[in-house]
Amino acid sequence: MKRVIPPVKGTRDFYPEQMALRTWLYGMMRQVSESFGYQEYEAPILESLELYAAKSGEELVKEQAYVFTDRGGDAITLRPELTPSLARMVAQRQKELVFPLRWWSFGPFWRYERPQKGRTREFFQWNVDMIGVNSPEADAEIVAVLVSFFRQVGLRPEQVLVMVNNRRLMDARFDAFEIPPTMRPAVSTWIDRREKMEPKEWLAYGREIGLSERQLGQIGEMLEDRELWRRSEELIRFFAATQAMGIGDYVRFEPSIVRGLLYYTGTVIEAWEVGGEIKRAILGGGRYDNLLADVGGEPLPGVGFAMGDVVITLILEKYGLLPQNLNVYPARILVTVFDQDHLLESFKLADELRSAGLKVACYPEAAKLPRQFRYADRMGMQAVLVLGPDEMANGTVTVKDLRQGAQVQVARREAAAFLKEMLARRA
RNA sequence: GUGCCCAUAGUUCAAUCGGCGGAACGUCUGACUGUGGAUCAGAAGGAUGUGGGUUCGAGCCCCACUGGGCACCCCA
Repeated sequence: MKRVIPPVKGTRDFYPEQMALRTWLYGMMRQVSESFGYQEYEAPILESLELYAAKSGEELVKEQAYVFTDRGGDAITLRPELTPSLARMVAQRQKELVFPLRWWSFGPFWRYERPQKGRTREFFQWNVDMIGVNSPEADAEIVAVLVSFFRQVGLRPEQVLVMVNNRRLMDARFDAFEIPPTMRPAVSTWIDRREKMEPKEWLAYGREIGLSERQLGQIGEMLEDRELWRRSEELIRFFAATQAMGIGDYVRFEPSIVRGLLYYTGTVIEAWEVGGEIKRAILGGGRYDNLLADVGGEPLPGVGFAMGDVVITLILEKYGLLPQNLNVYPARILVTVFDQDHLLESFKLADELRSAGLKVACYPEAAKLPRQFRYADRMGMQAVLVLGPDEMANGTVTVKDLRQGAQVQVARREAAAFLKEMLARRA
């Protein structure tokens, strides 16, 4: 065979089977989002580099974003995340939008990375955000939306958990430990690294970034403190709200959650698989109270999260929660073409059935009947219709039920009703 | 961007020490001239990812590239 041009590295082809799965996921997200009153929106795939330059984090913009110069000489980015676009869209219509604003979206994103398990270069992401309120209860609602999704797809708290921390709480502790603001990004990275390193190594790394022995001890102790959240008024209210909303069993305080994005200001969240087999965050999010002002709007607080399709699919697969019988073949009925002389009459019959509201495929040429029946079988059809000389002579069509193997002749004008009843019986 | 592993028919995989590339499934044809699946018979299908090197001889050994997998980095 000649060489087929391969797909771009890190992209995935969605054949009908995969597309059905993506559509299913999308449907779950829509159902959950709308149940909380969120409105769907979409932003452009292309954004100016400037939009991300300020706040998305060095690594994300400088090393992972797809950036190119367009024919007009502008620096354009394939969006690596949605939140800056959302901030821009809200800032543009800030005076006329109704707040608090609840919006959700599902679409493609790009990051230039080495593809591996749970990570591709092109991926789809579900974004849910509430803008215009800065209460901890709003943070809790955002978490309730994603927990509602977990429940909807059948994930239990023994399988996935939402880890919660708060940047202001951490800043207060860093103040108390006399860690200067300039050191904090490095300290955050260091904290994030703890689970992955040997304790000795980790401490050595801490000294390397300039922490004193006293500070090392204080931070180590802080990370063990499961009650630390009681020092944060915001987290006290947050956890009270999650209890009230009945999602407490999915939510844990976790002081080592820091998140890489620079624009988070308060509560931050990440969801992880409990078994620890899939070592990748299922989703991430948090409160960003300065982002609107940063893209040129009036100050307005926001909170939200993003979940990628790749990791959640791995999780669902691991726990056997992917749907099994997705509808890959829409039509359940095939109209065969008896021979060249009956071709147009078959097309006409198919049209009559569609007008009656049925999903019908017609074989597109005169071929041997066995071939047409085999086609119907492989396309998962339930009924095959034959319109030959006998049927034409007495105004009938022959309907064969592929599941049962039996066939009958019915009056052509009653065919649609007959088929509807047959399909309903099977459903 | 760094490291390790992998690449043979449409698919999943064989091929002994470096010695004429095979099987299963799938596909196509027929058994069946107005009927799918099951069964049986037959057929087609490959410059062994690309480019170089070693050798009398390379699917097999060496190098580079491309793609894939895994880990790091980072993150959805």
